[in-house]
Amino acid sequence: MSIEVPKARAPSIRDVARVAEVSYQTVSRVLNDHPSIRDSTRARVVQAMKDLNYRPNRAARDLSRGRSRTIGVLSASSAEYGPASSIAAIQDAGRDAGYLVNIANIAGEKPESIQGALDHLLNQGVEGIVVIAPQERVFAVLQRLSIDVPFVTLQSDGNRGNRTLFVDQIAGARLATRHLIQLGHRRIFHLAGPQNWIEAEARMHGFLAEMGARDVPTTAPILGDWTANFGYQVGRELLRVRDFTAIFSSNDQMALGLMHALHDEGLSIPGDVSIVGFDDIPEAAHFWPPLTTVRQDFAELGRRCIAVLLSEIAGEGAVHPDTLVPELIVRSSTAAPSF
Amino acid sequence: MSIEVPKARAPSIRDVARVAEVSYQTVSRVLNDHPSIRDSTRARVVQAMKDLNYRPNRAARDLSRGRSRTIGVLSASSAEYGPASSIAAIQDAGRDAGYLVNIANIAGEKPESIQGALDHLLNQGVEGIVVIAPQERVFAVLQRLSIDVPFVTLQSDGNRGNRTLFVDQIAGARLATRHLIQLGHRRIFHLAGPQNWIEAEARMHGFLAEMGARDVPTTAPILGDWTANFGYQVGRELLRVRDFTAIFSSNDQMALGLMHALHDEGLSIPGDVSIVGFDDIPEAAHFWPPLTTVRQDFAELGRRCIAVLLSEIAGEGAVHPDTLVPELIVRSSTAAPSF
DNA sequence: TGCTGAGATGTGAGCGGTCACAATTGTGAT
DNA sequence: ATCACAATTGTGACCGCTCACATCTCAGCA
Repeated sequence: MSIEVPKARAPSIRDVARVAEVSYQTVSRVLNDHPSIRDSTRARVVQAMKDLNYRPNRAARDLSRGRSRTIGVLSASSAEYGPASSIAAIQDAGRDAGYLVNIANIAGEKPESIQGALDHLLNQGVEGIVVIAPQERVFAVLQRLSIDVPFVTLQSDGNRGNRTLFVDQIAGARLATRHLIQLGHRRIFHLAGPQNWIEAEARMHGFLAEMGARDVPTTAPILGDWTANFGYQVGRELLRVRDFTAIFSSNDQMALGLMHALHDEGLSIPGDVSIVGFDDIPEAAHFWPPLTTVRQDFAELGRRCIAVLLSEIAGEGAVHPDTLVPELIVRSSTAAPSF
Repeated sequence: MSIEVPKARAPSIRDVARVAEVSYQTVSRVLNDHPSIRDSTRARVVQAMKDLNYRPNRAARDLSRGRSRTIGVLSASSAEYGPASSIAAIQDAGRDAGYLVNIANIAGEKPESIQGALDHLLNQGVEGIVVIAPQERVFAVLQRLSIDVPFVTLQSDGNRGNRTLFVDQIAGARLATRHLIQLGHRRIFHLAGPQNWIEAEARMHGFLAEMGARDVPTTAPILGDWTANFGYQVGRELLRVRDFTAIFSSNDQMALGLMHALHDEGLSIPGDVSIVGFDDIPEAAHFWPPLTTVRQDFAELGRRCIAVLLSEIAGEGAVHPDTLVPELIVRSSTAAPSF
């Protein structure tokens, strides 16, 4: 003797169809704006949708179409400015293209974490993957799986065929290095990023290439971990010898730490030491002194990279990705060395 | 006369069932680890899954269960450190709980952008929403929709009932202000965040409350926009009068800009002016001088907030959210005023 | 040995869309 | 008025999974 409770479920196309007095297929056609629908019919359907507050069910559509309309992002350190900017851009572009963007963070360096994140994405049935953690290791895993899902990586050394979209890290690093050399510096250190990061490696190569091309002798780059803390520690170490007049840091955070250490020691920047960073995070313009650095457009990078990925998913053949050229921003942390 | 091409489709539970010589239902049971399955059977099924490289189809599961297992994040400025950290934590926690996290960025302040982002999420059938852009406007929109989807906000003034999880911004601001007062400062400026941000407002209230409680006369806070650039501009303005000995900035970026302006003018920090920030972004420890600031644990915030949201989705009643108490980190940008 | 009931497994239907195809209507040319 | 053909609309089946319910198996006990 229980009263029939109308089960509150979201309205489906059949509900809309009933209200609009058409078949569910017609509703479906309106949804996918099929060309041959009488205007009056369409109007009726649209009205019914509005009345019922109808929202198409994503799962149902995906199931019947056999697609997930999801793309995955494999990311490390996604709280940092660069990756975060790119991710936000990817997210927006994906949304515009009707894709859901699913981000999997990889924690730490352990391969099983990479594997886990990748598995997670694959389990979601992603149609493509953007790799923002361009560590060699990640590619090794991707390769090993020989996955059938297309993937694209943001930064790279350019040796990965045409699935690679990249900012020319080498050119950027050369820009920075050349700037120092042209100012007259000869004893220049390079504080590199983690060895296994493709970007870090590329910047290091750019540095070495430029130094070589100009016949400036080099010492081995120091391998850092991208953090300001590390830069600070290195700075303290370096100051024990003090046989340099300039340092090119492969990101702005480490440059900041470096400057901190120099200030601690009472040294003047750029009076005693010139510093160049990389990335141009928004804060860099307000460091003390304002940091000379190399700017990359992270958002644009994200946008382009998703364009490449989507075209690849659509099977339109590889859009040949342009290379984005980074730009040297000269501020006040560099000057000619004082002799 | 065409040769039958085996249509390459992902294996389904029926394929697995065939290989394991069980019914598809049994496979489904293994998938959902139903208790009553003979071990030997389970093993056979698991093996078959492995052999076929079977991955469950998310859309199908969601469709039949009538759920989306998706939660949405409404976010502004998601490239900044704080939000980005929280989002990453949310993402991870969501993933652990089997949820997909969909982030919708709202661009600019226009209401239609907020509406658009919210619509996007609703169209995805999200089961809950986390709001990271705690601008009054957003809540207005949420309220107006009177949506049936539970939502939680990260930062708030605490007046939004029990759906609110927050860092006690007021306490944090009071901490910072008290620190300055106790050092002996009496002419203290406050550089606030955008008026329509709930957090900014809360910090401002905290500042005013503490000043009032200690009988220190105040001037009207300056309303900023969170950026270092703004801080710099304000700094330049302020220096024209120079009738203060300390500034409490409601985030670290603006504090940085402020310090930049002071340095430009040849002033010493904290010799001439003390500065306190808010957030403790990782760079703050390496600003020059290292910034005294108020630390909030963004990641923990994200984690807790999703816990609240998930429990609400599960209908387990509101987990009463604890208040996270921020911590004052004293570094070198503050000292007693010099008279 | 037969009965009972829990444990283990199988069958049919349906979730909300889309696809392929069929059926109906309308239109201009004859 | 008639017919061919396009425009418009409708019907059945299916996507891969879960639910509800039925069936089967077998250990434990009378």
